[in-house]
Amino acid sequence: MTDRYHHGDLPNALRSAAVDVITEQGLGHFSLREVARRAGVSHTAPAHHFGDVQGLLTSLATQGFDTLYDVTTAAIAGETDPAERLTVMGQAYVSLATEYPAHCQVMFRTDVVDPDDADLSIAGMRAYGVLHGVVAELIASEGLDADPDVASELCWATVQGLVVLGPKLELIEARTGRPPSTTSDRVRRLTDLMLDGIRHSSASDA
Amino acid sequence: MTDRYHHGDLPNALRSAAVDVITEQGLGHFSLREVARRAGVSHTAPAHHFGDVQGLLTSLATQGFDTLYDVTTAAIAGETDPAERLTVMGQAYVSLATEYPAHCQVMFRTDVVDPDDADLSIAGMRAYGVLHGVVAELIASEGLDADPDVASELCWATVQGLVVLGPKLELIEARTGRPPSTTSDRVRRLTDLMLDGIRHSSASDA
DNA sequence: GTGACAACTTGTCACTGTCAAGACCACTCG
DNA sequence: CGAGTGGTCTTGACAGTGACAAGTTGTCAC
Repeated sequence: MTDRYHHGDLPNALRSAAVDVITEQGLGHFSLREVARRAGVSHTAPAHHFGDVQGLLTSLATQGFDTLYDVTTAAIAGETDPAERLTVMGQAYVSLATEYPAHCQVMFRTDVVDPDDADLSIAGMRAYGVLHGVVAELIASEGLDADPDVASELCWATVQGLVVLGPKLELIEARTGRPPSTTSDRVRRLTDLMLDGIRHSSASDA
Repeated sequence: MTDRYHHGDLPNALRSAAVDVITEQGLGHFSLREVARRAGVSHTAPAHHFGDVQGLLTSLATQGFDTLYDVTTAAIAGETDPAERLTVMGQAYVSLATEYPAHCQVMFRTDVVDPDDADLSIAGMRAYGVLHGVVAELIASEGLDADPDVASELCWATVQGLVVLGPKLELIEARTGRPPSTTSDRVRRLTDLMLDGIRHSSASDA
């Protein structure tokens, strides 16, 4: 690879190197030159494929949403009970924080990612579609009154909040002398409470 | 001010300039030299007060949690109904995203902020204490079975998720042809659904 | 073989954060 | 009042950064 002029698969090598750099050093210490070094090319080679830093990070964010789609789709494929599908989908969502920390750091960062990128928008909507589908199916299968859009927003906000707050909640747990939770248990407890709300929704479908 | 050697209130001038820079350009384009320029001092002057970039951003994050404590405390001070206190507290929390965008961008960024900073930890726990207090009071006043810790986690995750997802939810709303929501209405809908869950919790206090 | 284009390198520049040394200022104490 | 001390700031320097422009290499179609 180092004795050929053309890399052969540079876009993917750069994305992979970017994931490693962000995972190890955090997004705040990201460096395009370090990524290029790890991919074994000159520091301006990424410009051809991604334009600038924003282009590369936007590509990573898109990959993040695609991954989210994949893991949530896979999680619910093994379940038939609608309530359990909601829980395993939530667990898959929150598992991104530990399994794909680099993508997680990038996905909602409108300060470094182009929010108007077409591929990114499509990937985001698609991922949201899984969540909305699971929620809507639950409501339909149990003949519930809750608004699927509102319930989906609650679910999404909750799991996304858990992605951000994970370490903080563990700290609070330790500080207040409670037994440590696994992420899965925490997600299950919260989706159970959400399910309670959705099943007993007092709102009309106005 | 520019004709005296000593600035007189440099730490606050730097924090204020940092807020402006982050608000205008996003955290991803933060520059310590730009902050120093705006404060009218040399580019290394901030080092004496904050050490390095991490120190300044950590100070901002701490300020963010203190502000969160202030706005949530103020919001609930005008309410006596426990359920309404939860909603207005949620609205106050989410309003940080528009009223204090710079602080919001910094508060949970463990890649650029020192998560072990003592002042930051204290401020974070204190802000969480407001939320937990409101939830616990609600549960006690209505004689509910829900676990206050679990319910607090749900509330916190939800409002924090809304802070991150705000623009995305507006986009989805527009894409699916639904009428636009104000943030306050959205928060109210979600806290209503959470309240439904808390009031009908199927979990025991194990 | 030639021309066009994609993919990459090299050279350069302004800007960045940090380090170290120096300068300025305010206060205390003899 | 003057010296000493310590806090506060400036200056100078350096390695590293992203982006721009020009140049080089390689592949493919004709």
